[in-house]
Amino acid sequence: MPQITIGKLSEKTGCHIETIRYYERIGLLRKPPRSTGGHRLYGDADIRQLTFVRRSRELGFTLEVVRNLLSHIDGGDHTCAEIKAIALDHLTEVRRKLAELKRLERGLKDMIATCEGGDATDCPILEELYA
Amino acid sequence: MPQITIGKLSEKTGCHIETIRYYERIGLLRKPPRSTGGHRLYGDADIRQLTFVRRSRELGFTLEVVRNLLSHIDGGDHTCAEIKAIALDHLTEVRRKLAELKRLERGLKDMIATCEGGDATDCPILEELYA
DNA sequence: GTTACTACCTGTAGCTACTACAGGTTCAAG
DNA sequence: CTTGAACCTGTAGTAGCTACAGGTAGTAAC
Repeated sequence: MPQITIGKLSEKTGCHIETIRYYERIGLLRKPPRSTGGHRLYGDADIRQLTFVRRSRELGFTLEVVRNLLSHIDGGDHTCAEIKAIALDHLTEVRRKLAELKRLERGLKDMIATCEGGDATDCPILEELYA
Repeated sequence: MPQITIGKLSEKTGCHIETIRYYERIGLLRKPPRSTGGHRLYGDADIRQLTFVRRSRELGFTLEVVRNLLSHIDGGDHTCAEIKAIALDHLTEVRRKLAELKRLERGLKDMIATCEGGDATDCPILEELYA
């Protein structure tokens, strides 16, 4: 069973070393065994778990939700339906943010359209921000 | 010249009292004069300035950019073109975030589509997160 | 004048998810 | 045996607030 150091784990998962230690501190990764000198030593299960965390983060899941997912998995008592529900909740949240951001984009675009640029000091953009 | 307390300013601008004090602390609002007892007293110019900050925040400008806008205005040396450029930069940033969020939404949607729910414990969503 | 109540005050700590040090130790190669 | 990279711990910083704790000011009624 091959053991790798934190640097290799970082390479393999694309996760910064500091982030790995952070995840350990907050309990998302187990405390790994150490070399005699105190260096962390990881195995395949750790690579797998960290990959899970990272992929989840890339999809925008919060660490709280990742923790929740992991505890479902660890418990072994999860069903597909439960996992799917968590993912759907998150999708809803992402769509809410999307809508908010689109609203914001429109607002900005409209505001900018009122301004022709140039050297004037009374700018319609500023007017609108003061309103 | 009417003077209002922080509570009234909060009502008029929709900004929490704590946030107003926070803005003062970081220098986005001037330190207002005080009553004999030490309560903050605001005038029309303060309402105007805080409204500006709040509207800018609603449009997603960072406090750093708001600070920048305010210093342009204070300096009196701003042109329409400069202000517009700042707004356009921000619009670009908003669009970048939109694209990112859309990418994320698609990823989630596709992942969720692979799962039929049900009572199984080997969930394709989890499989994908481990990959 | 006193009581009661709200509004205000300061200062500090907490939130998310990391990131960036400083100042030291261990490991591997030559 | 020495060098240099990789690792260690612990703490503080980032954005933009928010939430206390523990106290004071203002005001209205009695």
